[in-house]
Amino acid sequence: MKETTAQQPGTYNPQSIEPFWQQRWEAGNAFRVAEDPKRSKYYCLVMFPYPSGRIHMGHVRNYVIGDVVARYKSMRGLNVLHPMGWDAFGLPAENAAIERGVHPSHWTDENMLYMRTQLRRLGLSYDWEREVATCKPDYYKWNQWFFLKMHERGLAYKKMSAVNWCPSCETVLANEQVIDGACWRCDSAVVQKELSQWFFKITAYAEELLSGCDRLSGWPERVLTMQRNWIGKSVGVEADFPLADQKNQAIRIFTTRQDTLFGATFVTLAPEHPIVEELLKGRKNASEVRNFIERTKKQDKTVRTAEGAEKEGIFTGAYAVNPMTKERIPIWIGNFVLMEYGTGAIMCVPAHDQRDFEFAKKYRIPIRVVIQSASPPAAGGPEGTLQSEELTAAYVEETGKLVDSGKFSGLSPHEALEKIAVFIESEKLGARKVNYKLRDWGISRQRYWGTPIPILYCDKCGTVPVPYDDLPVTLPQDVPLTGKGGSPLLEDKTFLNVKCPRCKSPARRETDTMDTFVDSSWYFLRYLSPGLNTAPFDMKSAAYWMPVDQYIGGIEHAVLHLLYARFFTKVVRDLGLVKTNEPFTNLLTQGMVCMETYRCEEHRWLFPGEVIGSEKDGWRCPHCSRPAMRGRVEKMSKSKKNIVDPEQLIATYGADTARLFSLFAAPPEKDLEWNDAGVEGASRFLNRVWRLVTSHAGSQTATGTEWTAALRRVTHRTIKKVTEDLDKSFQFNTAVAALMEFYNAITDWEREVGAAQNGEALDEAIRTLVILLSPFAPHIAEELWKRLGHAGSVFMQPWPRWTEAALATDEITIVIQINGKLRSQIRVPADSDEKEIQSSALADSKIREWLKGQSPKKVIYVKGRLVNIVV
RNA sequence: GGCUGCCUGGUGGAAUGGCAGACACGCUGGCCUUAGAAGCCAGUGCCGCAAGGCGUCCGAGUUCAAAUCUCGGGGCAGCCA
Repeated sequence: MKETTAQQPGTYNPQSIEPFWQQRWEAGNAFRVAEDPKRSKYYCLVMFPYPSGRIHMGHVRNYVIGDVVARYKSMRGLNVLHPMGWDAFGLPAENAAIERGVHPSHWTDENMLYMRTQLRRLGLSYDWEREVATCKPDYYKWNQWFFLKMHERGLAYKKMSAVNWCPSCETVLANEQVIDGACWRCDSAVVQKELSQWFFKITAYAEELLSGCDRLSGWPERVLTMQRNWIGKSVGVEADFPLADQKNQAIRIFTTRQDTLFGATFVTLAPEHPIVEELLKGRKNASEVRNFIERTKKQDKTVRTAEGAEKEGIFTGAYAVNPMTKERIPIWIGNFVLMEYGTGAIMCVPAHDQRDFEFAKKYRIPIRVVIQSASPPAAGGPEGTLQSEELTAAYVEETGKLVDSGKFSGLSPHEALEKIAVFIESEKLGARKVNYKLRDWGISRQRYWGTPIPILYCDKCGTVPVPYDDLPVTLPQDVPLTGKGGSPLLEDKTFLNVKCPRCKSPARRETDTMDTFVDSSWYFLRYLSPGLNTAPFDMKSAAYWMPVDQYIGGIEHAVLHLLYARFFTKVVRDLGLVKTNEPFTNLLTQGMVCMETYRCEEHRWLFPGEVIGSEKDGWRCPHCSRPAMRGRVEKMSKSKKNIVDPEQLIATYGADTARLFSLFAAPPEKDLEWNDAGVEGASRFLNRVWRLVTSHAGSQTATGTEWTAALRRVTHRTIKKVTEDLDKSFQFNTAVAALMEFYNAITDWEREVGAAQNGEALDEAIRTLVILLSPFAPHIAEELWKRLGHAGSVFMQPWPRWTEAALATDEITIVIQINGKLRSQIRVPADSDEKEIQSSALADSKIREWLKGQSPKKVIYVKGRLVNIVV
């Protein structure tokens, strides 16, 4: 390509300048980076996409935000790493194979190829040399390597476990992939199934993952809250409730409210609790109880324990002894108790726990008040009058006094928590215990398109890890994919049947593949040395680049991906490979891209563009002319037809316009409502800038110093505003607004001053406008920079600095209020002191009129801003 | 039910104790044009001819001063149960 562009002078034509500059950047390796110990590094990471086929507006927003950050930090002199890759394993590839007979690897490769060109068209400053794709053996080999390292350390283990099973996807789902009892992908009802599964022991890091939240000051508070909730730490005691008829056996319960132990009037077991069968031996109602248990086990756990759900239970016929009161209390089985949490058994205190209260009322179990309400009572009437027989709800406040609690009566619940815990330990009734809601991470998937788990089962040696030298265990190519039954890998006999590496006798391979969240838990490390074939990443590179300075992605990953990545980082640290405790110093969670929806009763969802009519006259369906309902503004999705195709947008307006609008329309963390008219606005702005800059002839002799100072003031004010918006909290929308104001000010200035007065100040303004615009709209900025006569890239320019001297004015405006209401304004010399300003304020004619001779009670002066006169 | 966040013109949004509505969209009028598109200029929170009054979901409070801080209520969203 020649040095000139195909651009006609005069008109802004993004379709010709954008490809030109994209090729220039690529040919010049403009964004390739290497470690440079002499420079400060900045690792800017965006969440890599699943190669679904085409990019969508959510991707555009995500990657444009990342690109502005990367380009800006680079112009500030930092050595910026800005990589891109593909989260390339996953179900859609397999579904495409089932539906259309395309091999998943082929389908994925095609998608990556297409999406890569789409991303290039956005002008994103990636170092493509570092591209990774998680479905390639040179990547997933290291998933297997990490698995073996974790297996050695007991952090990867296998256990039988009731798992969530989606009958439609025919796969196991993690708890977090089940939303309201339904599959997160396809919405089918989830059922329970027992399978032998591989797990990562994330619970070993529960405490560190929790306490680490307190130090992640660069993360949004709501993400940290979600992670804390998810980890769900509770501090309490485990205590033994002996069986009434077999004193040598006991049921161990977990509670956080040991202060209410004296009020425990029954015990409830999870249906899966191992002691249940023993309790039922020889009882008349045993078969009835077994029926209940079978029925409950089929229910989804999140449904059966949901607060709104009906609490169901059945009496076993057996009794336990309350260790404090020595009373016989009945043992029940309840659907709301889970074997996975605590000990799978709870003590029930209906007077002081709402769930126990509802259960006791339903099944007529005694209720006993052991905490008497404090003053003023938040529930249950006047002070100290709670009556066990009259309660309408549990008293759950932690204020009040213990009653009917032996030697603990009279204590506050807070004191009792401690004293009863001490008592339990000294009497050997149990022990203090910390529990977490966080479960170990089940990584087994009965799917083809994922990382094979590097394990063999030998008849003689049992479970044998694949030797490191044999990695990677590669996915066989020709496996029939039908979408039915268990793992497709079971069908491939050459994959399945191998020799044991230890004893050479026949063995079979593990056929489960790994959850794709494993792939994304460490990809940010692979970018650092993507070609390395001796280790997952180079330790020296990691020491330079880690941690990620800025991570950018959707809020939907607040718990899953972000928690797993934190866990992996800690494991990798304990393997001695990195020094950082946390992978991501700062996190920006961008909002969703939304658009209005329309719906016709007969033809269902309609494309917003095809609807006929107007807001005033009502919308109508283009197919049947019946009224169309305007629905909510919702996240763009194919099913609701409220999508904008980025490719179409770029073809019409160019990438710079698409970039500018998605930055300008809303602050990054808020949802962005797409709006075609707003896109027009962004496009118009770039056209105006184009005309202003291309028609600027270059400096003439500078004259008129006060005009010069006025323009310089605007220029430097804009530098300051844009810089602070980018540094402070990535307020791209107000930064773009400042650039629009800057443009308006320059053209106003030109109109007033006239061409004869143009000079260095105008040159500076226009030069600065182009540089400040460049991270947001890089192509037009490069082209204009060249047309201004500069040789190199605008991105080689240092970010402009403002000088306080240029911001200074001779006069300032002071607002005058009377009783807090705006009444007048005065112009005063900038160096006036408070006395001078007060007397000019009181001397102002409008103010004198308002005061009508009243003398001010008090005068408040806010430096350089306002005077408030109180009368 | 609990926790967290949000609620500002016709619209997206700006202002984080100090001029409410920057910037943009939309709308109105004008210029240019054979006409249109584009572009340019002016106006645009509400009431009012004006002076002025009212106005940031509702109600109270703190303050010389509240969109901003506190309390109560309502609505929406997310997470947890």
